[in-house]
Amino acid sequence: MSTTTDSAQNGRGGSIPPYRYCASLASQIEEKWQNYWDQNHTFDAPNPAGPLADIAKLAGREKLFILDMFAYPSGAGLHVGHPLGYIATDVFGRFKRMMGKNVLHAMGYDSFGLPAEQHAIVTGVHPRINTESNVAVMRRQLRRLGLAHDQRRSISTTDENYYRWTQWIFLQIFNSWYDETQKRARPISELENELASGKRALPKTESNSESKTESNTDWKSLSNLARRKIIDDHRLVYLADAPVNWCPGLGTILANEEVTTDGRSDIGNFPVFKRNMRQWTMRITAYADRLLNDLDRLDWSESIKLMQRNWIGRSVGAQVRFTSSAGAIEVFTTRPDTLFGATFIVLSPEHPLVDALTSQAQRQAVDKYRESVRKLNDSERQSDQRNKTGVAIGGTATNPVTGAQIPVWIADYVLIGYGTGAIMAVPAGDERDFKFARTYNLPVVAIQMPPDEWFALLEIAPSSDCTNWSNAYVGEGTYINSKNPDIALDGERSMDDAIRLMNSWLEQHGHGESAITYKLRNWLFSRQRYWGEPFPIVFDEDDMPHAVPDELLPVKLPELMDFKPQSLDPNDEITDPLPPLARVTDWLTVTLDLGDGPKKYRREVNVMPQWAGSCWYELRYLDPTNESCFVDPEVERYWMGPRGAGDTGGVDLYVGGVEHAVLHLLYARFWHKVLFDLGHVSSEEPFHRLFNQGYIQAYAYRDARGQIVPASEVVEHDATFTYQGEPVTREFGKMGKSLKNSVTPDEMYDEFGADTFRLYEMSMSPLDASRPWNTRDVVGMQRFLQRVWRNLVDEETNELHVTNDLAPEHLRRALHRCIHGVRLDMENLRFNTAISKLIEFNNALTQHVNTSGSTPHEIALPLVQMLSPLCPHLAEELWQRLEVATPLTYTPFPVADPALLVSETIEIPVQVNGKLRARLIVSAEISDDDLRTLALADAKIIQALDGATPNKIIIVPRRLVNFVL
RNA sequence: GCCCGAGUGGCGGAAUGGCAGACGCGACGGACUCAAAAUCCGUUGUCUGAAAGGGCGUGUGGGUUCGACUCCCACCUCGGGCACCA
Repeated sequence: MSTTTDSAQNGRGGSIPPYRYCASLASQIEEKWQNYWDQNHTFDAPNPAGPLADIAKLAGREKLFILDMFAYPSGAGLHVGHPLGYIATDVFGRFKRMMGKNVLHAMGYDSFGLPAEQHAIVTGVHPRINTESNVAVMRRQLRRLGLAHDQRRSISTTDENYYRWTQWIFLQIFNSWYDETQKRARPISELENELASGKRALPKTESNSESKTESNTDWKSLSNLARRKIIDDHRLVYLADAPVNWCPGLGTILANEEVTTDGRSDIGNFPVFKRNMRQWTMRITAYADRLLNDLDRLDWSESIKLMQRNWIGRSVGAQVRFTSSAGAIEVFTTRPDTLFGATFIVLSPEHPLVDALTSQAQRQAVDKYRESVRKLNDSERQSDQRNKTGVAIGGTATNPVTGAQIPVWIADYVLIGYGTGAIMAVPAGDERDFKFARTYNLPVVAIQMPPDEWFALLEIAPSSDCTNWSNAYVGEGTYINSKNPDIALDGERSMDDAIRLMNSWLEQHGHGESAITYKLRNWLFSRQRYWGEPFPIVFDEDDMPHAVPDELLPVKLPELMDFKPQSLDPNDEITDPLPPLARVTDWLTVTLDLGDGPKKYRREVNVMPQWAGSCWYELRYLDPTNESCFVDPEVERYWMGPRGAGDTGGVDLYVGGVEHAVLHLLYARFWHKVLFDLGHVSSEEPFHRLFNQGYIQAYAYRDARGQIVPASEVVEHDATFTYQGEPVTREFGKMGKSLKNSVTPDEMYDEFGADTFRLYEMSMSPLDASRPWNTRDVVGMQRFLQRVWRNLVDEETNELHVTNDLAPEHLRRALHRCIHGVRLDMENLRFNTAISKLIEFNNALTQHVNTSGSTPHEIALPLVQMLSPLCPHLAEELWQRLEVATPLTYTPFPVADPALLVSETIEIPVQVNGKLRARLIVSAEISDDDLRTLALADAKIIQALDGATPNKIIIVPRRLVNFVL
């Protein structure tokens, strides 16, 4: 690639000093040190046990595990936005090595999954070939960046040695159940023992409820198949017939988290339909409370915690039973205190009791309504612009507190997937119910008297008769119309109190009980695709699933020439999915001996979702070559174990984008907790500290027709922009192919070198802020490094001009102020301000070099050390030239001399009425009295006071004086 | 609609109760050069003034304080998340 920098050098060789720090010299230096680091295994981190153990090297050092979010090896390679977080963790890791820490930092590749597979389909190249070459491209780009990774620990999720353990963890989950009393996962064999011994009563499940005498049924009398069904119903991963998100455009089902709010696929933006299918499902809801509560123990930003809390969506309330001719209708409500105001019931149109409760007269209307609802997709149905619709089904139910017969309706605003799929409608206390009641003229009974201000605001006369109300009243209020012979809520009482009273009444009378509901659904875990981990599951002649024995893992993904999913119309919601693996006839069946002699089994043909591999990769970094277990327990305890009582343990710093707030971060926490419960890891959480980096955005340009033009060819002149001479308009967006505004790291390496590129990315803004990329600005960091180079190396002769002369006092003080500030900034990930302090100091040094012709050794050494986390190649090169024996990577970071941080004189601002009027240079030890005297004697202050006597004099010792008139 | 986060020069940003605009880009002026590039030196919030100086200034309006970019209240704008969740 030809660049302006290069051509300038080539064309006018004589005018540029031969040893100036330019892109080509930077590249030479960078490649030299990258090779050196590789050959010397500079960044290998020793383990306390297992294959990577090196106990001597651990000696005395505290551990630090830093982690970047996995990258998808996409075909386009990296653009400059991708490495932002990687550079930040690298700078932090290098800094911490110099602070004496044993730092583990590695990078792997999330090479299974939909993005890689979609890309393979587009290019027509087999995903294995495709992902392998993509990984190779990424490895090269990242290596050129000079990241201090332990190369031995790099893994890909598609490695057989890796997904063997992904399958093994799946089987751990398969072979577990959640014990609600102990609040943890336990091996399924323990459940079997407890059921067999009678220690645990048989659950009331559908599989054994047909025998009405359930209390008399015991384990021994059940058939093998019936036992198996009970057991399978308890597994943490199980097969279930459930409404799933079917995406014909991708030929697969998707998890709730992979579907956007407008009912389309996160990947590919295809329509998604709800339909029932039998699918592998992970019981993540069993962990809802722990996933929620343990957020409080994590060092994450509040906004991410909030997003997880909202996603889990815990609601506290009561489950209430309304009797009806078709049996009890279970209802979930957060406001049991409003039960007296429940004037009708609304079922979801899909509710199982609808048929039984529909009267002959309403049959036709009900069928018609259900049909119209079925045709709507989720986004249409959930649009709150629509008026509430519904239809009475003819049946009634009994309100347990009033004894009244209330009508039952169906309406699409009640969702089958939340709570019980049925609500008690309290129109006086709920806005949605109110609108529905008004639309269909259903009775509205007040159960709380709203305050007068409420009526005033709505401009209606205060009245407990709801006829004139224009809204529901939601909030605290005096209870009215809320008593029967057994229970009375009427009068002044708090909502909490009323809920408590009602809940205990419901429990006493068998009408219900307090209950908790979650928005979080169980995790749909199978994908009807090719490029994923095969399930280590086979089915017997009864269609019962069995685990493939551990010693037969991995179940390898068969090679397949035609890896494409069944091609379907994106709007075809009818056809059943046929996974590609179902076409591999010789792989489909297998003869195994699972304990009762060799038998033929049928393999599971779905594959795992993209998220499986990233649910535990941080654990494999710890012990990547271990053949006997997924991670040695001692190794896990060393790197991730809790640091004290109450600590969750986990990765010390995890840096990545906010887009994984609910997907990856929730799934990975769930798997980690299962592994913790089963005793495989000592940490309760995978990621103790999470830091969300910002994004790099970029300008994009459109011509007069509205077409995007290549941003790299747009010319700026006096704030106007032209492309091939034609004016274009500028906009702002994500860097990428569609906006033709990508800039690649390779361009930066060629034009400036990796060190300049690293420095620019770190200097742009604080790490958590999104920032616009501007190639034009990069030169500032190159100039900085050129000045550093020139301060130490003669550009004409390549000789070091560092001497043993003592540094002048002011320069030494500036150095120590810089050290002090940079240490603090690095510690707090404030690399942008650390860089500005280094530039400031180097500018001071430049002044000194300009007059004296050389840099004092006592300045050169710490300057190079401070630079080394940020621009390690340049620092290594200068360090070598300074002939220091200790390796730079492990040389302690400079420490500021406190004596040099306090100066003998200080500048004090003097204000009159809070406005700055003068500055005084005074002794640092000045007393308040002397300060006041000096300030009052200052000519500018005398002028500003204009003869007036201050009413008050504020003196902040050694900081400021303020005269108040 | 609800919940978060953010608004500072031409641009990216710094300052978290005490000198607003550090540092970088750009722009302008100068040195070097036949010239240009690169590099180096200087100026650069805005209005006013010949200058010294002065007025104004951190989205808007109010408040607390001797003193507010910083804390409190209300509003506006932008970005993000959730969205009939019972």
